[in-house]
Amino acid sequence: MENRRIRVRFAPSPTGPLHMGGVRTALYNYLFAKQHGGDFILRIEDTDSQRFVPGAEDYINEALAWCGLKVDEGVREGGPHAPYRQSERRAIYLKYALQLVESGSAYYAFDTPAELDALRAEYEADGRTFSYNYDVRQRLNTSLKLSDEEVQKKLADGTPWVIRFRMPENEEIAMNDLIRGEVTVNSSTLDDKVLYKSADELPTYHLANIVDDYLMEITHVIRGEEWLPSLPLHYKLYEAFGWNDRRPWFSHLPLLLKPTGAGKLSKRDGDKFGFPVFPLEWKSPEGEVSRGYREDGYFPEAFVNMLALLGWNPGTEQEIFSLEELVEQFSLDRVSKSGARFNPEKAQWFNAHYLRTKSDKELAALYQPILDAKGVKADPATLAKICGLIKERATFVSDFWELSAYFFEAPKGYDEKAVAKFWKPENKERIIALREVLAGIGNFSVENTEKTVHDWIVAREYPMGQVMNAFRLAVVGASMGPSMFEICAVIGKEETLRRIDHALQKV
RNA sequence: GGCCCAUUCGUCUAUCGGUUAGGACGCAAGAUUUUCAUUCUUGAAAGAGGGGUUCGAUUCCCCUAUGGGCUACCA
Repeated sequence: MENRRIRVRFAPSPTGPLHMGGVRTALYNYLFAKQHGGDFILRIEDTDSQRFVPGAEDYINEALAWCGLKVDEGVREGGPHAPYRQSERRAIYLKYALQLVESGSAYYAFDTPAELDALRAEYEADGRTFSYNYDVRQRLNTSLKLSDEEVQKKLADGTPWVIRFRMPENEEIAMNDLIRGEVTVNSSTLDDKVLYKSADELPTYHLANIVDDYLMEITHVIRGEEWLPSLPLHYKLYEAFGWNDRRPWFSHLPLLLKPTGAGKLSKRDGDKFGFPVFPLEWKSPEGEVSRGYREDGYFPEAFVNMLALLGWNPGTEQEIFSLEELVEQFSLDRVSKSGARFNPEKAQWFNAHYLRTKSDKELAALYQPILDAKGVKADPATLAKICGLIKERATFVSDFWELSAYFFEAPKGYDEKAVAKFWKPENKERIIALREVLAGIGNFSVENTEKTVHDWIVAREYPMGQVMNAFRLAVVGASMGPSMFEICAVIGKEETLRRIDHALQKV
């Protein structure tokens, strides 16, 4: 076991888009695998024919790709254990289910769902809890009670059946979880889970999962905490198959909780909390659209960084991590045990941080389509310059227009508060004078205008703040933005003078 | 109801028996700045409750409470 190559799998079922909790599970799997030089496998667990959602599998692939989580083996990538879609592996599972029946670890059950529902209702009416377990299985329609002839007859005449695991009575099952330590459960509290159903000739999660993890040589199972209750069953399955020496290590991750109210984050939460729960936008087959982090303007590195820290920390005060750094520093024993509520404001902070690390040129390329949509023209060099001037004020690229519109068009109005504060008669006079100073400057570079205007204000002994703010109001229309001389250099002398004239006339 | 897991500032978290309980986001104040923002400084803000164990518990154990998960021929 210790010498085996580390292999982990992310095994979602394609019942809809992946939500951020699922992405985090995938991320932790990926980080663990890469840190140990191992393999990250994507297996699609589509054994529930009822819940299949078209497009979900493509979504999963695209979401992982957007996050930069490269899959080593999977449906698209192929690999030595193909196929990686469980519905295409159906021929494999029956053999293993039968093997358990043969060895006495499992049995045929012929009860119909309707019969079981009725039985449950009966128990409930009595105030008892129904559990398909060691106690009741003897009284139900199973191969344990029926004679061999009766069983063979039912199988032959096509009576629907399922194979159930025969959970032993009163056995302490001690399990080990890399995050939680030892967990013990008494088998009497467990029921006989269905492993295989004749109706659709497919295994249930439990069987398919164990068989595939075994066949695919998975060494570590890292999954959500919702699976912890089925861990004893999985332990017993490994034992029943005689695979104990190949049983993987298990880690159950804490759940991501809804930001308000109760419960774990779910796919159905869509975007009702005012922030996305999905990495990418999702259009359901019914046409319903849910927001995605990508479409909301998040950088994948910000999303991944934020997600990594939701349930894990390095034990140092470092908070900014590239994917490579995460691979280096991640460890399962520093994953926390309790559920985490996601904080959208922190996610924005991460995005603002990553936005500032982008070059002006990169940001210009991202901004360009927004300008194109508005029909605004700008040359690449100027655009990069503008991006550099405003990026410290933005959280998303989508904030750029609001922060920089005045570079492209004259103000459409003037902020009332700023007018009241700075557009006083004496300032207006000063702006008239300033206009002439500016008109006299030949080269409208930042250095030139700054020196000339500063010297002029100082020489006249004008209050710097009053003059500069009135100047800003005339050119920008509000009290915002970078240095006035930077702005003037971008829009040019002619436009600067035109805006001053307009302001003097209109305000 | 039963079984399992968890519980430190509003949120994410550090602490592996002895700390002024640390950091981050957010919030507030101040400094810088021609404005806004950035940046910097400072501040408010936490061990669910009760029992043990111990010279000493946030830390170990038990109980209670609370939160969460599971309890399908779903995953």
